Parts: sequence; structure tokens; C-alpha cells
Amino acid sequence: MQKPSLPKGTRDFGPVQMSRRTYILDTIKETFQLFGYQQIETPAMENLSTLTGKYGDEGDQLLFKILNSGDFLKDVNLEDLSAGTQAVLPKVSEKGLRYDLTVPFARYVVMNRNELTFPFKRYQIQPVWRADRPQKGRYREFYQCDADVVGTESLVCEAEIILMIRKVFAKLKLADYQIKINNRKILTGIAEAIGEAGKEGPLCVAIDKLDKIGWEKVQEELAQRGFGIDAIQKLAPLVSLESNLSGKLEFLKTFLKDSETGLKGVEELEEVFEILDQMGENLDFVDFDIMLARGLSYYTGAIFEVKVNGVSIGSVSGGGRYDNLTGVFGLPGVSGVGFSFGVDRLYDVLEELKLFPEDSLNSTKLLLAYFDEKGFGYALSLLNQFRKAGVKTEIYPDQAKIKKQLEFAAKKEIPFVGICGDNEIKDNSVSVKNLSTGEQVNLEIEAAIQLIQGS
RNA sequence: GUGAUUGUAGCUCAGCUGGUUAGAGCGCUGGUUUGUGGCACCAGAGGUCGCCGGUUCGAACCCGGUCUUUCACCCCA
Repeated sequence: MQKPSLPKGTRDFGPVQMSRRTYILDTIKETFQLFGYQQIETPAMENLSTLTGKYGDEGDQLLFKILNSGDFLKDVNLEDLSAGTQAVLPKVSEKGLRYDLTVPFARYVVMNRNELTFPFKRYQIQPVWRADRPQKGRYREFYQCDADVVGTESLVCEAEIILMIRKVFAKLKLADYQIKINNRKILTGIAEAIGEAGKEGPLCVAIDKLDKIGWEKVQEELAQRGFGIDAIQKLAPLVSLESNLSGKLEFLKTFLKDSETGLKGVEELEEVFEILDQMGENLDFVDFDIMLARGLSYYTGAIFEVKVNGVSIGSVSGGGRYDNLTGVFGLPGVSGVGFSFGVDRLYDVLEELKLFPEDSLNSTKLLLAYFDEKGFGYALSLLNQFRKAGVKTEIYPDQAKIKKQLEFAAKKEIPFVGICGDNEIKDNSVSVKNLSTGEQVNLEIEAAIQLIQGS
């Protein structure tokens, strides 16, 4: 005998958790559909060649690789072994578990380009796997809920992403959060403006930590990454900039006046806000964060990140525009924009804020209970009458003492127990006991159905 | 991947500088109560002290390894 256990970073979901997850997922699905997105699914595993090289070196390390079936060592020779992992891996593994939903989607778009109608809007809700070290809000298997649209450069999509996030959060009763938005082109422009053109990658990584470690440390890190002192000093006014939206935009227009790309980014951002205005929407919850820099290498335009205030969880949603994701699969020039909700993190947030509706679990409304075999038979005959009327009904299947049946109902939070004894059998009735009040009434079956349905 | 940290009953946790048979609360099972759950009282079951090895006359306790938990870094939903 061995004690069963779970692989690191994975979890079971019990009935309570499942009903809560369903609540979150239904809310998200509803919203995606309202905005015209269609659902697809892709396999849990992809060819390793599809996955590798898309997430950077770090990402490649975090991919779960699947050992080839059969004699997976048959192509490996001693030379490979002494050459190390790099040489052995491609010979023993040709598949991996998906790391996100965006890359499989890009693969899907390329493979189905002739069937799809562009612009194509799809959503996808499936687990992804990362061989990360687990910690709070970070798992090795977790769900993502992606919505992406490909085949258009329209900034209406960006505006709609903001609307969808707001809609979902409103439905989930989340009231204190920020949709941080920025544009990759602005970051590129900043790199140019401070005389470190092309280095926005390391620049992003460093300034992304501003909140966490402060300006002093960021300067150190920038210096370490090879940024000149004057470049860092040029960056300073940006960091200390505390202004409203239009103030930030005006500042950037001056700051980026020599960077065509940077100005384009500002322009795009302004257009998104303008579209929202035309839609009759406002900028509630939207926060233009010049320093927002999401790591993923493929973003080229808008970038989003959503943070719920006052909770210990990191970002619960993120996304952005990528101009050429399908390019690596042989279909260049397709622009896409998308974002993703992290259900597992949303779950943790709602739990921390106690925002789950209470009545989500107790589905059964009536338990038929009995004292003896005769009553058991009578109860069995009643089951279908209640169910036909749409009352969620069950019976304790093993013949057991009434005490046990009542305890069972109480534990499962079943609100009503229908007692079936000799008296009830005699006049074809049932005694309905309300478990929370303890009240009990003897009723005809029809009346019992009405009572329970009316509750 | 780097550095810490945790593991004792179903759950939450005690367990002294290493020393007889490892404890508590909650939960669970049965009873007081054969037409009625929650409350009360009584009784009972339940533990390879994460796993493997070492030190010792003797290990839940000390040492090594391993797995797991949590956390920071990296990165990220």
C-alpha cells in the first residue's frame, strides 16, 4: 500500500470549489460571447517544435516535455549522453504540454487560415502547464481564459478588451482594481529617447520592478545591464512623473518628440481612449502606466495588466497586441490582440474578499426519508413525482436509521426532508420538514411540491 | 534554476536538554433516544510521527539524502 499524493503544484477541485469555479467561468464565457467571440479548444500537448523558442530561454525551461512512447532511448547514443541534455532532449521527446493558449492559437490560425473568416475572434478556456516552482497564486497546472482577435489592427479591439474586463469584474462584484495599460511602442520610444535604442527589453525588465524595489535599485540594475549614466538620468523625470492622463500624454509627446515609434504609441493609446469615448464609455478603472512592461517578447502594441487592490495576489489578467505571432508558423502580417483571465488567481481573490455567492453549492432541495422497508418503498415511489415537477430530490440509498438520514441532509445542506412513514403511506402524503427552522407539516404530494418550489 | 522554510490522528495543533504505552480540541462511529438532525452527556475507533538511511543502549526530537508545503529571487496567470 502506498499513500496517494499529487504532483507538485497541482490540485484537486472538490464540489464546493467546482461550483465556485463554474461561477467564475460562466461569467467570463457569457461576456466573451456577448462580444462575439467563439470558443475553440486545442490539444493539451503540442509538438515541441511548436512550443520551443516562443517564450524565451526561461520559458523553454518551464515547458513540460513528454517522453516519447515506446523505447524512447533507441536513438540516443553515448555521444549524445556526454554532450548533455541539449543533445538528448530532441531524441527522447517530441511533444510537450501547452504553456499558454496564445501560441497554440497562432498555430491553429495558421493551419486553418483558409477556413477562418477574418477578423477572427476566439476564446479558449483550458488548463496550461508550467514547470515553475509553486507558491501563492502560482501553480504548475492552471486555467487560462483567453480571448483574442486576429486579422485586424483596429484599436476597437483594445477598447473592447477594457470593456470586457470591466464587465466581468462588475459581475463578480469586484470594485477596487486597476486596468493598467501601456504601449510597447512607447517603451521602445523611451529607449530611443534616452539614447539606448533597441534595449527596451532589459529596460522593461528593470523598470517593471519599480513598484517592488524602488527607483534607487532600478538605477543600479540598469547600470548593471549596461545603461549609461546619462541615459539613466534622462529616465528620471519619467519615473517621478505624477500627473493625470492628459498630463502624462503631453509629457510623453515632448519626451518622445524625436522617436517616431514612440509617438505612434502615444497616438495609438489616445485613439483607444477616443474610441471608448465614442462608445459612450468612460475611463473608469483604466490607469495609463508608463512604466508597465510585460515581459513576453511578442507584444508590439498595447499591453494590459489587471491588478486587484488590497489582496495578496499578483495580476489576475494580462494581455496585449502582437503584430507577428503567426509569422514563425509561416503566415506573416497577421496582427492580433488578446488577453487572458487567470481563473485560479481570480478564485483566490474572490475567496480573500469573500465575494462568492453563498448558495452556489446546495443543489438538492429534498431528501426523502423513511423509517423502515415499507417507508423506503413508498419513498422510492415518490421520487419520480418530485423530480418530474423539477424538484431536485434524492433518497438515502442504503436503508438506514432516520437519524442518519437527517444528519446526511443537514450535512449536505439539503433544505427539506420528506418523511415517509406509516401515517403518510396511509393517506398518500408526505411530512415535509424544514431543516433550518425545524418546522414540519404533513402535506399532499402536490402541496409539498408547491411548498418546496416556493421556498 | 538559486536561497530559505514546513511535515505528528480526517482537520487545527501540543509533545521539555534524545528516555517506558505519542496527547488535546474539533470531526468521526456507537449509545442515552425503535416517528425525527442540530444541543447535552457517556463510550469507542483512529497515528509506518512524510519517506529512506545514519548516529545512539535508546530517535517524533540529532545528522545526511529525498519528497512535500510555504516564502523570497528569476519569471509569470
